[in-house]
Amino acid sequence: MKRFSSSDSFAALVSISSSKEEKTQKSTQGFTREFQAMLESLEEEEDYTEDVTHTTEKKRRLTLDQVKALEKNFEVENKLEPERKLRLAEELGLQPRQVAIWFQNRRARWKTKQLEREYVALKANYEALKLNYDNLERQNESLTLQLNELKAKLREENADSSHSVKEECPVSESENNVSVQSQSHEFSDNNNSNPTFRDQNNGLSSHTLMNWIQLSESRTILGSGFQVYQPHVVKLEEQNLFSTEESCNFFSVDQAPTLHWHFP
DNA sequence: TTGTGTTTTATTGCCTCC
DNA sequence: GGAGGCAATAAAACACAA
Repeated sequence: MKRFSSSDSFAALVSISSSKEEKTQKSTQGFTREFQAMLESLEEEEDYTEDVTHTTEKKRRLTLDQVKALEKNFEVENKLEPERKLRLAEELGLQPRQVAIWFQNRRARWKTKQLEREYVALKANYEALKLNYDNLERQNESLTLQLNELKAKLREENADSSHSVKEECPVSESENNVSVQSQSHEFSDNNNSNPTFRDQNNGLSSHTLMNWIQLSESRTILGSGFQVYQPHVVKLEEQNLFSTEESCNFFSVDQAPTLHWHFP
């Protein structure tokens, strides 16, 4: 437990009065005469009350110069080794304990500020991530909707075609698969130059579409929607778009996520 | 002028380190 | 066990609106 001895109290009182004198001396520099007169009259009043009460032990604020010097020292090193404490105390006309207390309180203030700064940074990060998440969620909903529509359309087409095939030209299961694969291959090779395909899959054959959906149904698709249907591109995305490194960077706390990939 | 909120200086009690 | 740091708190000083 740290307690003050009577000599400490006395020393504190001495420091109070000395700092007051210092204040009187220093505060007269650079002020107007009126302001100086006001300060002097104020101090005279204080002296009077102190004389009357004798034992008045008022808390004194440090002078601007003292605070400036302490701040400067704090910037250099926020911890105070004994030698520096003594030197500073001597230079500023304060008790070493006062210097120590000032540093202690200053560290506490700095810590509070630091916490505030960290909170602001974290909040900004959170807001950015939330925005990102909301966008992805909306996109996901829209894609799911489109997928369901396409599935329904396919089911209809399949029902029609199987009905007519049964009636006109029955084909074996293996032959059917070969047909799908060849069409898929053709689709995969030619879709870049196929304007119909680029145009939201209007006019695609039901087998081709079904094949693509089977390939990609279980995948999470990120990007700007169903503008281009490319199974090999989907595979590339799996391999490259979400490499470990990038997925880590995407959710990195150090760097706020951007949406440039999201809104090309 | 006064009530009230904020800032600054100082104290207390506990903890850690040497 | 003493010195020093920290968190919590008290209290004086200060700022400011009403």
